[in-house]
Amino acid sequence: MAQPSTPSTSRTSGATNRAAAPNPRSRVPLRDDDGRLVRGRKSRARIRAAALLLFREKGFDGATLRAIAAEAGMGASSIYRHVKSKEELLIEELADLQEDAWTQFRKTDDRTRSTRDRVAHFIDVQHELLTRDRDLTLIALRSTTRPEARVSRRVLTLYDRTVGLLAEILQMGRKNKDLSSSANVLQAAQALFHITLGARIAWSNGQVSDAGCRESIQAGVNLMFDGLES
Amino acid sequence: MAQPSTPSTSRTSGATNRAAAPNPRSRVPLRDDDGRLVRGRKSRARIRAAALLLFREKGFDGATLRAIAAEAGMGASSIYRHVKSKEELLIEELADLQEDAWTQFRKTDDRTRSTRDRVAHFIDVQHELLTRDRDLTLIALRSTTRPEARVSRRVLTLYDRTVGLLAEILQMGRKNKDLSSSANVLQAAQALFHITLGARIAWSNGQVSDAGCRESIQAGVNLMFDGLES
DNA sequence: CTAGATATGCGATTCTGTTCGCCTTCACGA
DNA sequence: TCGTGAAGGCGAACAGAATCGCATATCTAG
Repeated sequence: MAQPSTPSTSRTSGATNRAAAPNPRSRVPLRDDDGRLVRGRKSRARIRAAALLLFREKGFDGATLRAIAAEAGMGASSIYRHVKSKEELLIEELADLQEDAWTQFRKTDDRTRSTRDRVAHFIDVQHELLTRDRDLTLIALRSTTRPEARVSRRVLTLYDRTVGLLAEILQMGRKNKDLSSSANVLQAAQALFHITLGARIAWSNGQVSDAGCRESIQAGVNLMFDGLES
Repeated sequence: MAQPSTPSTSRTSGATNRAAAPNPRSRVPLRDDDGRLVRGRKSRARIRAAALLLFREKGFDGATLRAIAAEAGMGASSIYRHVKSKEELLIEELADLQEDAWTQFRKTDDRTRSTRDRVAHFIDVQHELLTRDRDLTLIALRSTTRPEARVSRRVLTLYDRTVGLLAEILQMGRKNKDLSSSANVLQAAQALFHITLGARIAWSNGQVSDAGCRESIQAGVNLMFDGLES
């Protein structure tokens, strides 16, 4: 399930047209953007910048909401006019990074290479970006463990899209007879994704080094292609 | 910092002999158990029972520490004499369940069967127990995302042991020429574990049904053995 | 028995994310 | 020009986990 149709309308879109759903509050906007939202957008940008700064400086849990608010030049409660929870602040960064990763993959992808190489490359690009900040992996994960669902849904959607892209690559490989025709590409994509996710969990906890994480992922990919029995 | 020498000596030990490190506080016990700890153990048992009850009744987040304390017949702050955090209460359950799963696997394991079957069986037993309670998976996961490390370490240790047991099975299979001799059993075990973990994350979030989760895991295991290319 | 050490317990307090009620600003339509 | 309604902001307040300081109970050593 989970229709991946809506590609999250990435916040990075130019501020031109009357956005379909420009406000983050649950209230349904009864009117289109009449210009007042400019101020709001500025605040939102300030909040995001402040959050990013403090997250990097003190980590997610170390960065108090009150501190973030102070840095952004407003009261703590005001933040909730723009964001539904503290975690959402980090999730926005995650979403952007993911978007970047996908874009960069598309730019550097070489379809003439083997499916295995393409998959490895895809995972590599993603890994590169997502492991820039330890907290990112950690909080993304943590947010999937919240019952509130509103934030976790967002992360899970990102996961879904990643799996989808992986599946696309695999599907192409199957067409090219690069893979066994009996392979279920979606399940394989999920497995691959879970392998990378698990490795990153270990990494973000300091269980393994960056190199170890990468190696673990590569080994997993290779195992996935070769199989344990062959 | 923090002498990790005391390996927590699993609470499940019979109350007979003077335990080496029977108390969970960070203070190093200067004296052996002189009997006073019996009262303490009783309190601890009451707390655990209360926690278990309320977790099942209201879920992890729904069960207030004060409520747990009340149920256990003490003040909220007193709980911290026995436990370092609320999460630890759930982790104890997880540890016990894991222990159960491993024991049960050992009892029902049949070494004459194929490695693939044994692995599937191992994962199945574990899955059966761990998916009894949604919160368990969720909170175990969440606790690995805490910077405090003291709780997360515990969960990660459980994970490590699971991987270790899987690796043992695989190692045996490799000896029996059941698996390719070039296979790195530890990496394979990790990959397998991550696949199950990822599937359970999806399940605990309601992304997939119980059946879907199980199917996803089985597919992952089979893929792992067969390989995508063969 | 006394002194000391240790384990257990409690109420008050702190810290933090989040909510609430109220106010200001501002675009729009009559 | 005024009323309306929404966006944005604020300080107070709330809830829940965790901490602190102090009190009590239980044992050992002398």
